[in-house]
Amino acid sequence: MSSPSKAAPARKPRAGRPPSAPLAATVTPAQAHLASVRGPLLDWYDRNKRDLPWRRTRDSYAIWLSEVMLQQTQVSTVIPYWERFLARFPTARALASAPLDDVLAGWKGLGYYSRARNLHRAAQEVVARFGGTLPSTAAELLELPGFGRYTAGAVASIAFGEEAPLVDGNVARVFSRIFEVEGLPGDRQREATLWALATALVKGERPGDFNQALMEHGATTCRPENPLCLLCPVRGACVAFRKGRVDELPPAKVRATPKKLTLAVAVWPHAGTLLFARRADAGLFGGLWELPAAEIADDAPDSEARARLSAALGVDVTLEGALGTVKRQLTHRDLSLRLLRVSGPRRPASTPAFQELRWCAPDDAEKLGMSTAMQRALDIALGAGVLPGG
DNA sequence: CACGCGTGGAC
DNA sequence: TGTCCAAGCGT
Repeated sequence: MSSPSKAAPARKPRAGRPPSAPLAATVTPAQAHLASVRGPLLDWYDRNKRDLPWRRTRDSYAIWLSEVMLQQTQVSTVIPYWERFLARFPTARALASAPLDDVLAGWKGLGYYSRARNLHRAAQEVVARFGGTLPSTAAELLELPGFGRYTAGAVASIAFGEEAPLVDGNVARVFSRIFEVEGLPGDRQREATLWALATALVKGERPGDFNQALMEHGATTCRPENPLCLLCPVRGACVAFRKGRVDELPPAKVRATPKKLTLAVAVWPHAGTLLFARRADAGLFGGLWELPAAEIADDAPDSEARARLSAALGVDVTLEGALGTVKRQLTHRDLSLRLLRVSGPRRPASTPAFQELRWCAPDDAEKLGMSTAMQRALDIALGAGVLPGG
């Protein structure tokens, strides 16, 4: 439970006015600008924060889990995952002792699966080195897998009350506008300025709530498009608002065009099961299960797809028919899965191309960690009736 | 430092 | 339908 507000809401000076008299002697205009932001934002947060499930707990593990899931992922997507995952792995110790396959299955559909692998490894380290409880400082947290500067600051401040700064996409946008920070995302000078601002501002009462106030403000009011400046608690301090530059700060990041990736996917039924393979740990969908897949040229004929799958499986498979194509847009990949029903002279148990092969009935496949793209491919294959009674 | 890494929501 | 993008991290 978040601590109730005890802070008297600070009065913000009106836009363009010098700092008030009691501060003027020892406080620079820059410091006064900072002070005019902290109090109003914290006060606004107390009145307007959303009732999110991880704001109802003080369990550092639960808060940690929320921060990892929220990386590059929207709140509404995370909520059901967080609740299910926490019910299944209620403590760091429970998570640490679970098989990685179970952890990846719990992450199924959430994306960026290395987060789950790092979370699992970090839980094991926490058990081995810290008796199952997270260390309480950002500096220590930063040593654990999956903790970068942001997540270390978030967990240290929110779960442990450390005056640890954080900068995420929201905070970068909020600061860029209020303090007119120039530069493209990734620019070294820009990042340094943002972190310096975060470091200065977090000092004071309730650092965790203040950090959340910054992010909440960015997510709901100081939005990328159509920001709600008329409802903004720090409008009077916002340089971009005063100068009419809200829409141009921060500059949008330049995105690379997604590369095309086409995979031939083997749908190989046998005795009520299909053949599954586990992908390599690194790279796209690392460590997840799939219907065995091999990269092909986008315009490759089925004969070439058959050859690629035969090589990957170490068995000369026969093409029994095409079942369609699954197309998915990833951030940096334009993914096509060409589903090919195959059969073979024998059933492979292991191959060089895959870490592990397994024949699974549909019910067992439910429990495997799998990407959404592959889940869709599986649904299509089953819908096409490749298994009797399926 | 640039790139690889997923997904679903918003418009 | 297309496009952008959201509470980043690892290499």
